[in-house]
Amino acid sequence: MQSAGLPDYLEILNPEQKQAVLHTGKPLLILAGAGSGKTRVITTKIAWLIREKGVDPRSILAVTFTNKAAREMAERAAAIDGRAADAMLRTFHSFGAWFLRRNAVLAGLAPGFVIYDDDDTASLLSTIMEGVPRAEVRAAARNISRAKDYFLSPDDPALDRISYSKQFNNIYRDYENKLAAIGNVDFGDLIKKPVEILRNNPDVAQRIRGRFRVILVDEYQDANVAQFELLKELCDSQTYVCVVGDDDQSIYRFRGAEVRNILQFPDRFPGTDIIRLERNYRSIEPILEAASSVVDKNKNRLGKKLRSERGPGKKPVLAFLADQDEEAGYCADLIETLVKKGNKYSDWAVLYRTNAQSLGFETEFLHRRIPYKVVGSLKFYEREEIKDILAMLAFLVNPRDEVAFRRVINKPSRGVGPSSVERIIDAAASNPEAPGDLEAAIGLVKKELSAKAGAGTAQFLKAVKAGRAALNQPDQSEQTVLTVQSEQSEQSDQSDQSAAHQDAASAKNQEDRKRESLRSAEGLSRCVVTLANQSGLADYHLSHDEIAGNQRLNNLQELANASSIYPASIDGLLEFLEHIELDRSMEENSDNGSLDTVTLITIHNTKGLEFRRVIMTGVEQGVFPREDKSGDELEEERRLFYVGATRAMDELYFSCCRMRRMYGRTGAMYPSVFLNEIDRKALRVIGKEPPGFTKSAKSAEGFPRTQNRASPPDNDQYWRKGDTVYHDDYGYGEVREVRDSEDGPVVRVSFQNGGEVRFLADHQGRNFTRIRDN
DNA sequence: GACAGTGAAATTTTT
DNA sequence: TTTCACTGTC
Repeated sequence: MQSAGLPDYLEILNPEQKQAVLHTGKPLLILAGAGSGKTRVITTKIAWLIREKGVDPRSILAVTFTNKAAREMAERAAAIDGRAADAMLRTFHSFGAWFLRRNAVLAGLAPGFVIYDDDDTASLLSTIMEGVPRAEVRAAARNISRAKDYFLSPDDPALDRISYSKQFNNIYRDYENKLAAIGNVDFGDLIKKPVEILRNNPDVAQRIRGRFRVILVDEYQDANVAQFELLKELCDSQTYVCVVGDDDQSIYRFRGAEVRNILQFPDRFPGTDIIRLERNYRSIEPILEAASSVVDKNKNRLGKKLRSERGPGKKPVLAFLADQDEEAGYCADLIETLVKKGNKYSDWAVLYRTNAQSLGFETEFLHRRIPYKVVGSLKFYEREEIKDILAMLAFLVNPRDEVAFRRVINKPSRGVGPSSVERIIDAAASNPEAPGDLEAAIGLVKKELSAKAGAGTAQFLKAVKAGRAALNQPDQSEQTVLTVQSEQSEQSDQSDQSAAHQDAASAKNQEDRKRESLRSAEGLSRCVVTLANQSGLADYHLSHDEIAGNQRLNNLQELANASSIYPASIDGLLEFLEHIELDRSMEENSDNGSLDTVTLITIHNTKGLEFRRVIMTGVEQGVFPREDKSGDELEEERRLFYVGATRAMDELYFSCCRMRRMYGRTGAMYPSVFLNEIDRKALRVIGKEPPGFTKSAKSAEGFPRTQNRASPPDNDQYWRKGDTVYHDDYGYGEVREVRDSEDGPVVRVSFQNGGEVRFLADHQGRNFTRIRDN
């Protein structure tokens, strides 16, 4: 094990990495380029501290940005030294929730507080902003969230940098008051409130500083102001602080991330040492070159030079394509071709700027039987039926939860109309016995309600109480059964069907054509199932599923299953709800990491990931960068480009369409300015650059709108004798002749299989993919 | 309170 | 093109 001086797990590090791991005594800022092994450094450092420095694992706190990263870090650290499992590795938000749970009373929160997501936040806000259009409420909700990112309270004068509206302060204040009355928190509170507690309670601060002696922060470039404040509050002069980040990969400015946090870290933590990790172990040289040449154009950066340890290789490919259908086909072709040669689907990732773009790929891949998974768009927990049950659960632990109450009191309809709802809420507000307690208020106003509403509220309460009862009685209780009807289920319901998913589902459905009962396993699922049944939501969805062919009851069943691993207690329930709010990736449910599928993913979501082959799609002006971007925001888009491109290990492709359907309209597109920032010689170009590309793309900002007015591709220029083309049905061929006619150019192509076709470029031309220029 | 018909808006990116 | 909020009818 211990060969020459240093243990093996340190010997494999390069000099800078080693230096970073062995560093002690002062604050440390690690500037880690993409693929430079920063996770290895952090995990090794944790293990080394425990092993060689005798640091108590429980006194180590490592904060990451995503749950995935936290899990990976925990795994890798524990792999080096098992004791690392006792260190605390969490996301900022999950750490905040952990802290608040232990100090709920100090924060004036309900002991069983629940975390509101953006949706709930907007719902709450709409009770304050009555009669205001939904979009406006959402905008205000976003601004409140931003204010909290910047650690601004309703009375802070600096709020005007968030919103110019004078009323905003009042809206924000009212919102805060109402949220406080309910006793719940939103996402921003998970950071902001802990800071406030630590500042107002020196004893609490002292205790937690005494506990965590080592604090490591990953992805530091994406920390916002509030998170920075939290970090400061957690540290005393003896705390060892180490932050790792890359200013070139800061892509969450829109969410309050402050690059300044990283640029000014040495000022805020005096005596900071800086170590740079600039050796990239992930990508071949040409990929790094292309990525770097784009981000180099940014003015606002520390500047660093990434060197590839892997050396030369294939140039990135730039493919000009007709439209998004061809783009999807092109991706499928690439993937299929290489898979036939023995590569894995999981080598591939298709990247796009916005989630909406995934649809075309999903359709095409489904068609061509290419297995894929869509990362991040799994909106399971945002589904109506799921949110309904979650609201029931939230109300069960906190009967002051007005948002949850409004959501489910009359669902399915039990004759409790708006006037009854308001009456109950008013009664709760003016009830000195139990302020805000809606459950108690129902009892108070029961006599004033209509017979129907009275019966409805009674039924609702009965369901809540039954759910609560299911929490308290220990195991072997009545068997809870959720009735499930699975008719032949088309893919009618939303977007979560990956190919693999579907196959499994349809196979299963053939087995159980008719009515079948699934029972709740155990634990918390008894409570979930009880609520679903007693509230009438299960029946409601059952009958609707029959009509609409949805799978809502199945989704409920899935939620119940997910809950079964939690204990049937209030604490178990809180844990379950918290887990759902903070980590919606459902990673552990689909932990088929072994599954061989292509990854469809937004560029933002790729942070921290790597793939052998990456296709960045939609690299067009208006899509990426988005049309409205300029200045700082354009720089952020550039960093995003950099992040996406540096995910690729072996091969990188850019695809750029001449036409794209948006909002049901087809419009001409221009190539992204970013493509022009890469030396054309550093790329292998496939297909024809649209005419005027270089000229038009050079005017980076103030670029002409892409939607209207752009001229269609010039077919005379576009189709040239000798070009190689590809057609889905006929395969590869060569352009033999281009002739003019009154309907535009006529192109003659002869295919490798011997066939020959003639077509009008303006019409059928879109069915062909150009493979190589003559 | 359910439902069909309408018209307008929609696409950032996420803990 | 799709989706969603709003309106008027039953």
